[in-house]
Amino acid sequence: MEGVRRQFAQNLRRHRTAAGLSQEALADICDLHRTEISLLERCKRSPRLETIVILSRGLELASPSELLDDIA
Amino acid sequence: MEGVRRQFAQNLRRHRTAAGLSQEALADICDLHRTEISLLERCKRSPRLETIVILSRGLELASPSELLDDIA
DNA sequence: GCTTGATGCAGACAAACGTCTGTGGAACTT
DNA sequence: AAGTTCCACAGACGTTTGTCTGCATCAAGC
Repeated sequence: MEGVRRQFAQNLRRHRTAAGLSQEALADICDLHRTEISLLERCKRSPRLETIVILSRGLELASPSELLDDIA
Repeated sequence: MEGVRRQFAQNLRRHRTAAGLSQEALADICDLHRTEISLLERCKRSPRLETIVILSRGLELASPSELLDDIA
């Protein structure tokens, strides 16, 4: 259950940086708060399903499941 | 954001019934409460990431992203 | 009829998520 | 040296998830 957050955090950061977005820029696009992105990337939170979907849309991913890559 | 819950609820129920499990049986396997399964399948809740993973394991799915099928 | 299993539903509660605000530090620019 | 950008981090707060309990309903079965 610990690795789940770590892998999600990695996936989020990887897709965010690949998109060339700062934490705050992504937060603005997703209408989330900048601290939430920070907490997620530092494994301090487990996002809700709706947040996962919001993030995947903000990152323009084909599917929200891309944020779950390599999660057992 | 409304359809997200509906699609997840459908996916959850589909996989649960395919596994031949009652809501209560799945809840026991996953160490969740039976009312939580009921709430999720009736679109009253959005699960956390950790809950999605727990459910996918209880259902013996290859990947938790199977519960996100057809979610935009 | 009666019981048993499965589900819906409601109220109350603790724990966690997400927001808001502010502080501080590192790196880079001018 | 000053300013900007990006990020880590903390405290407080409202909202939502997840738990627990109990009750009601419905179908299947003896």
